[in-house]
Parts: sequence; structure tokens; C-alpha cells
Amino acid sequence: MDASAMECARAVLDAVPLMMRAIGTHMRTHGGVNLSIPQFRTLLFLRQHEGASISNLAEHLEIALPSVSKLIDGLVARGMVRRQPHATDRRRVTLALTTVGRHALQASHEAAQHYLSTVLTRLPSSERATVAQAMRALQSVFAPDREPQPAGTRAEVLT
Amino acid sequence: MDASAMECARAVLDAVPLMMRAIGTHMRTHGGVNLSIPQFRTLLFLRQHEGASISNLAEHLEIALPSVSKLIDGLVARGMVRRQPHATDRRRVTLALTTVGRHALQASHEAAQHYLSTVLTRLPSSERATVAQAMRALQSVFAPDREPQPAGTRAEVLT
DNA sequence: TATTGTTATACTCTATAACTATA
DNA sequence: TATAGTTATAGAGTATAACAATA
Repeated sequence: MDASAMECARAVLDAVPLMMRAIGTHMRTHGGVNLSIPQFRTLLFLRQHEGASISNLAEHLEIALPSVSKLIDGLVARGMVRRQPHATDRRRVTLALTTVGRHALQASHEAAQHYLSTVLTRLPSSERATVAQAMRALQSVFAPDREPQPAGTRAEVLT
Repeated sequence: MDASAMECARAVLDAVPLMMRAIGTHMRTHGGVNLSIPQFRTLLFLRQHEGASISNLAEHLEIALPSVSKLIDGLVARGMVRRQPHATDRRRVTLALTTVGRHALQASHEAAQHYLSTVLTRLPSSERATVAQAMRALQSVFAPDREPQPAGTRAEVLT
């Protein structure tokens, strides 16, 4: 716990809530779709993992099962996700994006990409490289047990 | 909006919610104090800005006035903050930390510092420097209208 | 007995609209 | 009329505990 780690901790605690709010507010108020960050991440995950279950999602989002169930309730109510019976295990629920969900994700996704890119373009490209590198480093320490994503998958996230 | 900005946007959107959750969960479950991030930030602000009003706080946290009022309700109910009449303007509320609030902040603060520092120490110090630099850059673009803090103030945040 | 998911309950965070009191 | 704050209302996110159904 040297001085640099403390300085770093301070900077993280200053910047992260600020970014979270900026991103969340933007996603709730632009792009005509009005998704929260967890909703957005859910749709993203379901697009990448067809046939995922509630448990799969809970593991990915790192939130409790009942919370996920409620999150899905909301998306089902908005017609973006379907709950389907699992082929062989009748305890499981298979989740699927609807067409509405697919379009909502696409729109929200473009809006988020545009917003974040615009904000980040205010930085010189060398700083942007620093930010990208820092984000990868942070992700590795804050989610150390996540298996590395298959090549190509990550690159699709905001494509 | 070049490729680097998009790559960067992707990385931010991957890493920021993850960190937010990790920090929030830790603050809610450790250190014996159980503060949410907004509560923590509120106490921090009140320690640095004695005599602040609800509006001052709303501006700093970038949330709506009624939300702040409720946030303060919660902290008052827990005995951490006092609402006091303003000396000259009877519309205003002057907020003050109680002794309980001061101690809660101190404890939560040490726990947060310890947790974040521990996590960040898993990075080589060169990466930590990158992270610190990135956080400063991000703060500048996500809160571009904030006046720069007076020298010394920032350094106290986690002291 | 263990796993998957839901319901019940209870917080916190956040917003907008409508209101009160004061300036 | 404009500002500071509160109350009312509403929806999202999250958790734990208790439960049902299935394996």
C-alpha cells in the first residue's frame, strides 16, 4: 500500500461515480430507448449468449438471482426479452431477445458509442491510449476470476 | 470518432460498471459502517465544506434537489448529519456532520482506502501510474465545467 | 439433498411535478 | 417573480429470507 496506490485509489473514487452517472444519465435520456446500464448490459449479454439462463446472467452481472429475476421482469414487460422453457431441465429458464429487444439494443448501443466516443475525442489520442490501457488493467484486477473472452467477442461489444 | 475512441469507449463501458459495483458492495458490507457511495460522498463533501447547503451538495453530486433532500433524510435518520437554520437566509438549510457522522466517515474511509489500495497493489506500479493518469483525464472530460479544486484539497480526500 | 428460479419484503438512488416559505 | 427546500409519486437497482418446482 504505497503512496502511488493511495493516490490511485483517490483518483478512482473521484472519477468512477462521475462517469457512471454521466453514462447512465445519457443512456436514460438519449437515443429514444431509455435503458438503464444493467438493462443495457443484459441485452448485450443475451445477444452474445443466446439461450442463457437467469443464473448465467447473474454470474455475468455479478448480482443476486432475485435481482436478475426482477431485471428480466422489467425487460419482459417492455417486450424486449422472452422467457422460454429449457429443452431438458424444467427448472431452468432460457432467455431470448425479441425483435424489439434487438432493435432497442442496437439503437441504445449506437447512442452510447456516439456519446462516449464524442466525450473521449476531447482527449488527445495519447491520453486515450492511456485510458484504454488503464481500463483493461482495472478490469483485470476488479474481475480477476473472469475467464478471458474469446477472441473477437469483445471487439463486437460496441460494433 | 476514430477507432481508438471507439476502442476506448468499449473499455470504459466494460470496466466502469464493474468497478462501481465492486466499490459499492465493499462499502456496504465492510468497515462496519455500511454507507452507500452517495452517502459516503456526501459526508466527504460536508467534511470539506462546513456549512454547505442542500443546493451546494446537489451541485457537487450532480443530482436533483429532491434526491439530495432524501439522501440527507437518510443520513439525519442515522444521526450522521444535522440540518441547521441558516444565519441570514431562512430558506436555506445549513448541513453539519455530527460526531457520529465524522466517525462513520473516518471508518468507511479507512476501509475504502484499504480495499482500493489492496486491489490496486495487484498492478505493477507503472500500471498504477497509468490508471491514475487516466482517471485524471477522464475526470476532466466527464466534469469539464467543474472549477479546478484548490491545491491541497484533493490530496485530503482519502487522507 | 442440491439447484433454479420466484415471491415477499425492504432499502437506496434518482427523477419530475407540485407545493411552501422566504427573498 | 425567483430561489431553496420539501412532499408526493414513481420506477429502477439491489439484497436477504422464504418458498416452489425440479433434478
